[in-house]
Amino acid sequence: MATYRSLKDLVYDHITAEISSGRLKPNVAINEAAICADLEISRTPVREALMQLAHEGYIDHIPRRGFFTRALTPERIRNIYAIIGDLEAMAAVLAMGRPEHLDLDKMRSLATEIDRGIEAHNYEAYHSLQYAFHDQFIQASGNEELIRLLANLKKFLVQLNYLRNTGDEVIHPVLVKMNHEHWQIIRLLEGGDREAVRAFVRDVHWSGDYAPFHTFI
Amino acid sequence: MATYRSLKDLVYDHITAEISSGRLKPNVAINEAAICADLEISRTPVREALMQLAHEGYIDHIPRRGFFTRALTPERIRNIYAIIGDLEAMAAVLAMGRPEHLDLDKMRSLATEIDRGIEAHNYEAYHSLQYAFHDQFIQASGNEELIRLLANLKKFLVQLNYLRNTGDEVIHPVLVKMNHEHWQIIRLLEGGDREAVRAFVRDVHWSGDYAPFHTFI
DNA sequence: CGCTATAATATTGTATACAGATTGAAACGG
DNA sequence: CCGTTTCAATCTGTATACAATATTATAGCG
Repeated sequence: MATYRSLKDLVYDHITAEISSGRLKPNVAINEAAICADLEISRTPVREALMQLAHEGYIDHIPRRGFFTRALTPERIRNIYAIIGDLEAMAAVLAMGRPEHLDLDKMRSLATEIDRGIEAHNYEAYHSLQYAFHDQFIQASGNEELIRLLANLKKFLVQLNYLRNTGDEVIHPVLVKMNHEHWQIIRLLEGGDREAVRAFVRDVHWSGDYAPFHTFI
Repeated sequence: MATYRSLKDLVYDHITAEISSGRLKPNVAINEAAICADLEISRTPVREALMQLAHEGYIDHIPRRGFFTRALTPERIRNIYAIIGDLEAMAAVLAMGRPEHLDLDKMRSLATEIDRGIEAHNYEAYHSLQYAFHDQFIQASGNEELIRLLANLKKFLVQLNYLRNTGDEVIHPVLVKMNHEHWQIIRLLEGGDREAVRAFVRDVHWSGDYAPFHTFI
């Protein structure tokens, strides 16, 4: 089965949760021994997870000094958004060149399902549906390296979900607007104008203006 | 000093060298114990390096099965080129919005130095000069995440250097053409047309047509 | 009282040890 | 002869041990 999880993976999730929940404050030393005691495991898998997190940019690693949490500042969030927007735009354009792999009907049904959830003010499934929507054209791009890269970049942001318990009156109109953009993406993909698709995905959908909400993706 | 290197780093270089030199064939299991014996160190740093390589995509990691070399197929090279081209184009556009950080004079002097090396058929410094040239506008972009990402992506390709001992009569005209493009990039940056810069960097300079040579970057 | 030097403590990087999983080969049955 | 089962050898994932380095606390001195 593919459901084997090593202790490293467990630690990985534990630490990202500690960081995104705010229990681990930014710019502070991470104590390996504390995590070991916490999870009742040895240092080996803890260090493996820390090194992976450091390599991904979640935390810093200073040789012979240890691991330190990093602040996910608004600037870094904007930076990552800009990169994701650029690469998703690229993926969308590539997907247009492989129409046999691009399932617009599937995208329409996903957008419809998202609409239903929004109308019912039920945002439970929003995250995974939105991810699936974007994944349609990302997978269709056929660029395996791009697919992997986008998945890694998005890991940074998803965590924020749990932080923002904004009121429904704020969230709802944002989600409505976003799914309108999803429909617009479908129309543009149908239209066949590559630069229009690129510009819209990059500069509109991932504009970053509502980055704090976009973290739902 | 910043010149501390852990054993992990040593192993990292050792394995990438083994792969790029062809001593480690593609799609074959990597024997941890062999590397330990080879370098006369323990498994801990070896595994650290292997996990980092796996995370970067150089090699595969199958839980409880081990690490396996991957083929850097022409398709993967093209994929990575397309991504680098897209992101460098983005960096160049961002740099145009921060003229105070973009040192065109430095870029001109680097391009001049590259020209000199090409004229003398001396390609020793070509790699680092070219890297420095691109790094001018990448750094000027101000997007730290983008800077890190591009550095990681380029690590994939630089290794190929040592593989290709193509004859001078093939290499020389390619390098000439490439540095012409560098000058063109400078002119376009001066011109101020962002979309022209983006399209040129992405679709011309990183077209991938001469990807096998572009690995000099 | 503040600063430097030195000793005690904590932490990192690496080595070694061990249990469980995987692989491969021999033994067995159809 | 081919497929299955069993068992030994190998390898991975994790735990523990230890030496080198960094940090903190203490003592000495101006």
